[in-house]
Amino acid sequence: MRFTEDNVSTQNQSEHSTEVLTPARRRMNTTDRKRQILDRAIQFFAKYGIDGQLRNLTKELGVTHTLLYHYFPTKDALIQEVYKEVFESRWKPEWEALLDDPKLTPEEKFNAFYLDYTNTVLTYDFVRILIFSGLSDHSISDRFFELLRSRLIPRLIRETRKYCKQPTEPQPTERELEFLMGLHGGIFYIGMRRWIYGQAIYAPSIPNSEQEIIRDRVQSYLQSAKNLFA
Amino acid sequence: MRFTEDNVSTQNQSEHSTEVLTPARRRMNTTDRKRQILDRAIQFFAKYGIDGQLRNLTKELGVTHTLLYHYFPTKDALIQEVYKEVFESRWKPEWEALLDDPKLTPEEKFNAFYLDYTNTVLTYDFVRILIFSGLSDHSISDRFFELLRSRLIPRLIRETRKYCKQPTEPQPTERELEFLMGLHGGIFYIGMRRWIYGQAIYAPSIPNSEQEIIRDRVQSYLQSAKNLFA
DNA sequence: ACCATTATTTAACTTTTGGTCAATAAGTCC
DNA sequence: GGACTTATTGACCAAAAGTTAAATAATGGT
Repeated sequence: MRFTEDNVSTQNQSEHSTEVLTPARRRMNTTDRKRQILDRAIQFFAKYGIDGQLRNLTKELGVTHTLLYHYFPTKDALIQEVYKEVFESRWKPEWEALLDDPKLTPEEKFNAFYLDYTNTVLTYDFVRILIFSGLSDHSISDRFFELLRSRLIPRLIRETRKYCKQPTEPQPTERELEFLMGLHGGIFYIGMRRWIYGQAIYAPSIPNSEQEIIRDRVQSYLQSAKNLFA
Repeated sequence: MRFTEDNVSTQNQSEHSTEVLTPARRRMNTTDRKRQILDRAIQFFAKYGIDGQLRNLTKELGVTHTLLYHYFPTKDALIQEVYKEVFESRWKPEWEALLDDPKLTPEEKFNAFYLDYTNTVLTYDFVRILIFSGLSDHSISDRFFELLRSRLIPRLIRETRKYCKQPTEPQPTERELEFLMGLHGGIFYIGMRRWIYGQAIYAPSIPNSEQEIIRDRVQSYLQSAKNLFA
């Protein structure tokens, strides 16, 4: 007996797949299916949290929930892969190169970095999964912030000092770090409002508003740093 | 306080067959017990999220989970009371009076307000429950931000303009609002780092560090507002 | 066209968990 | 001490949700 899974609606089979979705029980090759499950799981867990139920997840995919166990040994293993995927796919090594680029001024670096950071990191999936992780086991949030702390913050501090015409001392002071976290947190809060609290950003009507918002804040940060630390 | 809430005895020692002991089954009067349950539920749901299990919650209290149903009709009702309690106990009407005080300068108001806001709102229970709510049904986060939007933000904008020696126009511009949200979000991020990501704040060794952190940021905000908007 | 492989489903098991209810006993009042 | 109220418990239920194993059928190779 073949049912016609009418879960047509569930999915815009975005896959390249040429076949018109027809009968039941289409077989996908392992890698494609696994990819598909993982992608959907990211959206799913971002929306419902890691307590979301597998049966609901697979319903969105148009398969039975037991199929998951063909690709992942356990729910927790799936979640760990979701974490890993989200985490690794969003961190851009280019950021470090950007911040090291000798042809850019500190202000240009800050603006370019935070604009790209906003577009890359402050997405629905990433912000929510990062926070779900932070609320429970910290499994990505710790790794993410470790990268932030070791790769980005030292560079941002260095550029701040350069802007302030200050010597690049060995260690950043706590005051400097905390002041930088003010900027950083203010920007992350954009994602919070949008994806956690469901608020629209305050400047929806202005074109390129994101860019201008960041520019204002970066300029404020650098200028004030000069006043505070120079 | 007639009864000590120390219920450790009820748990571990019940197995020790030495003597009868187990003061088992102490009765509390309704209001005290309800208060006790609610207080514990706040901590509990803040820690584990609203998916935390009632049996675990009541185990912490040293009672069976069915006792909950003597005080709350359903789990959801309990959660709603937790929300209400947390929400209503943290919002301070005095903030509005503070920001309206004619004897204070804008800078003093910002500093005093955000220092108190930090100590009142940026607590473990509140931050986490606010975010749990935001991630799921928005039931407190919406209410909380509505208060913020209607009661506080207009006053903060007004004080910003006063500081900038600008006329108090009818409507704040989106740019002004967004710039203020930069400050606000940066401060909220202190609570995020602390209670969601489990990070220590960057300035733990400095006494009154919180106050100084806020002072730096407020001064930066106001000074930059003058540059941007005046 | 057949066969072997394996993606997928069906059925079933187990544990968890919110919830009900009758029975028990701690406190109070006389 | 006895009766009465009711806070508290223990046994139990049903649905939810993770997991397993066997049966089914789509696909590719020959």
